[in-house]
Amino acid sequence: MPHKATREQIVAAADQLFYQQGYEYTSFADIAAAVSISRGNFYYHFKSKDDILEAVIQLRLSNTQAMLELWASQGQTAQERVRCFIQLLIRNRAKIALYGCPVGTLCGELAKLEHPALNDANQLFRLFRHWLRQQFESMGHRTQADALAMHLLARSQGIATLAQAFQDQTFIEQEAEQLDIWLTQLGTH
Amino acid sequence: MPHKATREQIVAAADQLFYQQGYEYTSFADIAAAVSISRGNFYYHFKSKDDILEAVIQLRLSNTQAMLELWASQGQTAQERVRCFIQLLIRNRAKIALYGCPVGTLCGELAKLEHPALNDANQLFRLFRHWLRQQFESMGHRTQADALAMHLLARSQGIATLAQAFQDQTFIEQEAEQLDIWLTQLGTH
DNA sequence: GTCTATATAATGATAGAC
DNA sequence: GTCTATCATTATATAGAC
Repeated sequence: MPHKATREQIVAAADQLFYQQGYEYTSFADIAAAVSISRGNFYYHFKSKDDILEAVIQLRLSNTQAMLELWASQGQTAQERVRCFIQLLIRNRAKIALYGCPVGTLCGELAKLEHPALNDANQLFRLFRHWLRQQFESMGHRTQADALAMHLLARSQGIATLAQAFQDQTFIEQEAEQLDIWLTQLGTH
Repeated sequence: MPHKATREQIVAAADQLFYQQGYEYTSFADIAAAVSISRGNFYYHFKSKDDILEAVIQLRLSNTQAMLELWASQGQTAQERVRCFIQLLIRNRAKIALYGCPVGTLCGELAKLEHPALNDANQLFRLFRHWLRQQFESMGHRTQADALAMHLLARSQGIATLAQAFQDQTFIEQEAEQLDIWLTQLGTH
């Protein structure tokens, strides 16, 4: 494998550490140790910690966009495509029980810090919201599509929050099943 | 016992600041400024910052317990009592849009910090969970009562998370109405 | 590009005067 | 009980050698 650019390694390590420890609690020393570079070398690639946060958010936006496009191509029906979203909860249940949802916990932290990057971070939510709304429109729920998208997002966020608080993966599985039922009933209306 | 109020003032100020800014981000200087005492005076009343966190959690546990007992005495039926819980979302919608749910955001932060106090903090969730379970049992949902309690908790957490991320109070009102409908349908089964 | 060394500010925490 | 003064540590960030 070719040597990955240092800048990308920093962003990848920060992405992971911001998720696991939170933005505020993660220090340059933590990231430096993960990438095996010196603290001083950071400022060749980024001008501040906020700058790294911006890069992490952009990386997540890019990854999310790619994932949504993949789901759009994988599912035959809109219902199957929405099921990809629900399946993501189950697939990531171990990490969710430890660190919560990467989107929800980041937005929550940035809101409390009154950090200006909140408006970039919640763009992650907007990507999911817009994509889900399209699927619900495809299912015939024209007027309620956005409300349904927000509802599903909220349901998944709540599942992640309680799973993390109780450190319980199985709750995710139980509630994901309820979401499946909810989605099925939505398709028969 | 002169100036006994100081300790309580510290806990009250920390309670508010931990909610608004988060535990990690709130410094002794912040709390000291709110109470108008010196930083050094802190350590007469508490031996560490973790100690203040413990006191804050105990205060919240005590307040929550009192609120649940009040709800238990106010509602004629179990359904009315659960409605008190839903109404709390609406009543606190302005603060929730700014700071999220005080229980969910604290547990989420402590989980990421791997803070030992997480097990005390999520006792707040357990209080609500147990109280809600009792109400659902009262409604005749004997076997599913705990699952219903967890479901309602998750729903409210998700509402708070999205309301905070989008800084949108009206979403809380919309989803609370959905919860009301859900609760009504639950009573007719 | 990466390093060491350092500047500067803030943190949690302690000691001792009053 | 409260204060001032101070400690050790850590944080982000900068300067300059190589």
